[in-house]
Amino acid sequence: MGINERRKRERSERKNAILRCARDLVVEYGAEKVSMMDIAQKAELSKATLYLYFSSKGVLFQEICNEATERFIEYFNSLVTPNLNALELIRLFWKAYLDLFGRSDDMIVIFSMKQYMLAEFPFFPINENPEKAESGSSFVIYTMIEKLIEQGRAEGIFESNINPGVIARTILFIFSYIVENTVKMPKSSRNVKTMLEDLKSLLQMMLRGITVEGVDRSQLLLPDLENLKE
Amino acid sequence: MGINERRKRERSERKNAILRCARDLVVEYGAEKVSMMDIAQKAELSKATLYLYFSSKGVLFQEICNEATERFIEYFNSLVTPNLNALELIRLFWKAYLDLFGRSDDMIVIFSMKQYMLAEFPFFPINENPEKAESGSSFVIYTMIEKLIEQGRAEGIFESNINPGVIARTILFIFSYIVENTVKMPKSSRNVKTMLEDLKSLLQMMLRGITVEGVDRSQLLLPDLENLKE
Amino acid sequence: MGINERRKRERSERKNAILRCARDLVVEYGAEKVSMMDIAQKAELSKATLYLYFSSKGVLFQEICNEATERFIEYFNSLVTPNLNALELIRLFWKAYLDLFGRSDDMIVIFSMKQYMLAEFPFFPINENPEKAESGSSFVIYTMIEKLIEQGRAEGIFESNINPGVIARTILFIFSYIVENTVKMPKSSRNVKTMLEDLKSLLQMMLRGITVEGVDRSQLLLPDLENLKE
Amino acid sequence: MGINERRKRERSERKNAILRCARDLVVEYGAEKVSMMDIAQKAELSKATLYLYFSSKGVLFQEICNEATERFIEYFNSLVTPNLNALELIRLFWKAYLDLFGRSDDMIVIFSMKQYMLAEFPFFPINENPEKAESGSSFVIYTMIEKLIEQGRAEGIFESNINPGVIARTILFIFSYIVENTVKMPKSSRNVKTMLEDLKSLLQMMLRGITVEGVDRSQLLLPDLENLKE
DNA sequence: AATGAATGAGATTTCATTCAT
DNA sequence: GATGAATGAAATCTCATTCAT
Repeated sequence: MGINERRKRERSERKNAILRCARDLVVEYGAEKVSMMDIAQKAELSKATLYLYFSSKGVLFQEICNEATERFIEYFNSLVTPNLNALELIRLFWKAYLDLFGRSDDMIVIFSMKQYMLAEFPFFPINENPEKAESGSSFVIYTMIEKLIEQGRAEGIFESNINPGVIARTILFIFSYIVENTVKMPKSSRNVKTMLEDLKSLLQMMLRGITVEGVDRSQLLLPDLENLKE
Repeated sequence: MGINERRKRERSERKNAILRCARDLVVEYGAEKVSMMDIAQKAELSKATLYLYFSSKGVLFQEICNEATERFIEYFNSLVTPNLNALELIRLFWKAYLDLFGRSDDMIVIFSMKQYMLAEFPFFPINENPEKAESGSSFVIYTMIEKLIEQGRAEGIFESNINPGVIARTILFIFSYIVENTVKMPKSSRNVKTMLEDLKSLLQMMLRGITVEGVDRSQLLLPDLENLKE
Repeated sequence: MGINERRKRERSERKNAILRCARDLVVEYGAEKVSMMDIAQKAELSKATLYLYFSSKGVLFQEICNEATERFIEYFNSLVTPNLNALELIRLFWKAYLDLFGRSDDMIVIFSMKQYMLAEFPFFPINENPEKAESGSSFVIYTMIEKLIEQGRAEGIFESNINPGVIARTILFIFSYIVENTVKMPKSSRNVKTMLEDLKSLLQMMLRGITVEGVDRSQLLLPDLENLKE
Repeated sequence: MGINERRKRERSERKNAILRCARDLVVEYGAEKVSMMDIAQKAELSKATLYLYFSSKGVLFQEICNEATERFIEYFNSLVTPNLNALELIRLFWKAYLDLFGRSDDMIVIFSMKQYMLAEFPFFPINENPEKAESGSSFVIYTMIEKLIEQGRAEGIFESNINPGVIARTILFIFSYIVENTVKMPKSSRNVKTMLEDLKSLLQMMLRGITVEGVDRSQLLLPDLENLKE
């Protein structure tokens, strides 16, 4: 049994090592440019070995997404305390993002891969086609955002006629595209800080767009980006 | 002379036929899944023949984009009259979109291909990398939107601290993503109308988000979608 | 009948025009890089038209060779007077070469194409396989040189144990290779004069090599290259 | 460790098997007619497999050349002893050639491929364009011959006004052309022995042509061809 | 007579995936 | 469990040649 435990642990460790290598490559070159061979080389394994841990390239990439997503969700949940209102939660959401991904290129991964994966696993449902989307934990983020917006609407701070699903999608859109455009650039000329400033100002605009008139707009400001590595 | 005319016309027609086939395939399967062979088969031509009309796959795809983009720009310009203010122009923009692409899958094309092309011709510049983007007429749309936002800012209807470039990008983001997600679905289960409703409500939200307080929000509403084919 | 004459003449003129274009291209880019399309474009004709005059690319190239070769043979024969001995004839041969090809890139053609053609029409026979070689007038040059050497052997100036065929081949070898190597260079950096100096010194060496001992070596010198364009 | 050794050996063997197949095809059909597909078929492998061993067709062909060339150089060097004069070395050169290539079609390879490769890797420099030529070991042979001629000139046996580079080129010319012409024939009607006799007599003639008067011509004779397979 | 259009056959190369050891 | 080797299927592109008008 001790042996079995160790085996399991070792297997899991190696799997993570592979995921890490793959993710680094995706961050550097963009999802569609990364081949199984590239990953194998970086992981110092054979291509065949990759297939012992992931039944296909699609699954491997899927797991990269999931890993990052789960890490985010876990961290965000750890920050949440009871009885926070929607705006407070949204500020926490942004803070979690900055804390976790903002300081590194990691932030790129989830969204960079989405496009690649989308064919088989759409990020979230459009037009009531929700079945497929639920595979993959990225759907969880979608749902989480949707819930936040719903809560705000219930609290009367967001307009009553908005569609939380649509808003959630848009927010993910924005994240995705900023990231994707960043990935297109050579790693050297990327500027994480600018990217984050863009993100922030767009999120703030979204918030203003769905907030009822009369709310003090200063409440809709998101935390600053201080202390981020350049 | 009559002969030359006819030849020219026929050639142009065949070229368009190819473009149409290619576009249909892109609409149905997404740009990255479509090969020259697929296009040739659909057009009932040999692969070699395609190269008589387009010097490479990239050029063919470029032309698909440009054609749709140019059609849109032309039509939009035909609607514009002097002395319109920013909000009026934006409503016209939306109307042009509906009139032209809203009634068919055509709307999908421009943005569906963007991702494929992006590597070589980024849709628009992020982080001061503007040189490359200007190739391709898709850049024109970006500039057009940017100008609209600028005008609105100058007219005092949009907040003074917004960055028109960022807003323009976001609007294109939104268009793109909705389209891309639609392309991922099997053609049968797509619902153009829902997609357009999404687009509309997002654009309205954007507008509210960048509009100064005090403006009557009813001014920010976009035209309805009546009369669209399902 | 007058009409028929004119037709024939016109046809012949056009044929020559095509040949001239093809030859120019071969001179500039080397035989294997020139396609039927290139020739058609240069001749301002359609590819299809080329096939009205030449049944295949091979035949067209063949005729380029023949044309240049025949021109040379004709000119050489016009210089010859009765009762010349072998060495005098060889000096005339060299002079004819200089006069005709030495002043222009034309010299490149015959041999540049040989390699390309060789597959189907070997330049000259090696190992008693003479049938094929006789097609194409390039064989005539081979025979001509062979005869010169034979004559010299009969006159007692060349060693009796040499094989005139082998010598003739070698001389053609040398011409060919110098030319081929020249064609590999970009046209700008070619130096016809150097090439000719090489040719000359190699021919002189060949002559010395097959001449019996005791003959005054100054007799074996070839005419100078004065007056050649750089 | 034994396993690794075996693997390496096997890999090397397979690589050689591919090279052998490719070389056989080149010998039989000429370099420009041989495609990767042909090689794959002959080697009973898939095209893709070839790319596991050679990163491109060019590299594969390069290696064929280099292998044969290196084998020759090595063997020649093994025959050389100190203090040989130029004529003795030249005789050794010829002997090495006979021993190594004379008995098989191998002799054909080096020169047959030259033409194919020439565009990218000219065999040797003409007109001061030496940079490119030095890539590839075939250049080594050129240099080797040049040195031999230089040495002979220094020893006073060759005329002082010859250009060793030009002579070296010519010798390679001769080798090449004889071989190339042989390749053009159907394998059945080739006659290696005749080809070698041609080569020999041409080399002897070259030697006589550059040797100063007064040297005993019997010294310039090359070893006989006895014991060669037909 | 001339040609625009079309094409079949083939070239090189890539890559996710399988399999024997 | 790990892997080197192998591959099928597909991608883009080229070119000599034919054919209908």
